[in-house]
Amino acid sequence: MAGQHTLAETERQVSERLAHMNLDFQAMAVTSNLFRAASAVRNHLERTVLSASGLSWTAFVVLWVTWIWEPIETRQIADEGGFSKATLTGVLNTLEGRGYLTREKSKDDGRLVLVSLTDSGRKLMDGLFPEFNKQEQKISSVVDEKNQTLFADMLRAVTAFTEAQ
Amino acid sequence: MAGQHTLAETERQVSERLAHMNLDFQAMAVTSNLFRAASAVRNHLERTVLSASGLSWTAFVVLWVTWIWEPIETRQIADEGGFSKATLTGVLNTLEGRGYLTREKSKDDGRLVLVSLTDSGRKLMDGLFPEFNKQEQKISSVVDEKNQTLFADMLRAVTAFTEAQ
DNA sequence: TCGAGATTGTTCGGATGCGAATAATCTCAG
DNA sequence: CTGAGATTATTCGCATCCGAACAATCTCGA
Repeated sequence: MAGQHTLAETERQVSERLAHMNLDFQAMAVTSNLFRAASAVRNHLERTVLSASGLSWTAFVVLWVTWIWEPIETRQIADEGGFSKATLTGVLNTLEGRGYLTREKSKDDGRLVLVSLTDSGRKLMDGLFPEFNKQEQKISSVVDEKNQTLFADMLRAVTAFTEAQ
Repeated sequence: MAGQHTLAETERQVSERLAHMNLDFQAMAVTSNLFRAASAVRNHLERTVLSASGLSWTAFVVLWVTWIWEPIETRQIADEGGFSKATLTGVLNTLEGRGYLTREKSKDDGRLVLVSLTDSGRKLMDGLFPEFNKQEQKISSVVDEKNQTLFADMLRAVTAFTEAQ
């Protein structure tokens, strides 16, 4: 709920406070709203969908990526999820401890570890993801149907460019 | 950087794997690309701009919000930054310990704490933010100049709607 | 005036989160 | 065949992160 200041008020204060600095305010609005949006959506989904299952955002991402690609190498989970291998190790410990997934050494390459969902983990995602998607749909609906593709395309472009840097 | 799978490959695998579930894939693309973009941009800015000063993303956000609004109440910092009060307390301890800001009890309301930058903190932001904004500009430039406003508007709409839920 | 209820920042416990160091494993030129 | 270099998951230390419980402070109706 953006506290006492609306988004517009904040941006006005910013341009007033930094008027002398010759900055690109357009670019500033793009990135800062990108983070506000991501953070707001994440918090909302955590509260409305994930908290009931005791899942953190990252834990859910790990389960989701595994659900889509299993069996999957851990390095790829970290890659798809956008966090470090070190972080992943901890989250995998948590999720393995709760019985949602299993780790297994690769036969082809002894350095790799393959992750798969357990029946319990698969059942969890089968029940959870439709709920999750309903919220995604609600949120996306604030953008015109015909603009949603453009919206996703712009986000994809930002990702691709930034990761290539 | 997106690992072995391109964004397109990932989305194809997703729709194949979940084809039977009657989901809104358009909405899924919007939110998942929102997080990918935010995560990619954040990681990039941390590496290219923030790491040299030993600042975490959150620490930078705290300094930035304080820079714009000082003196500012802690609850507002947490609100603008999108994290909890508990998190903020820890980050404020870190930044206060490094001499970038100060805490001061409000005279009007004994429950409140007001945060201001020190000269050192202000100097840090004066030097850091133009650098930060240059990167923002680079990243935003992947979207057509004329579409940037629309882009920011859509992100704002997502934020406003989600926080109102 | 006063006290029940609301609000605020901190503390606490536990789960992320990361960079750097490490051990295990693989690759491939010589 | 072999060993130097590359790659991988884990470990380590430390800094976020959060929800819940807490103490201090404020509000406002009776």
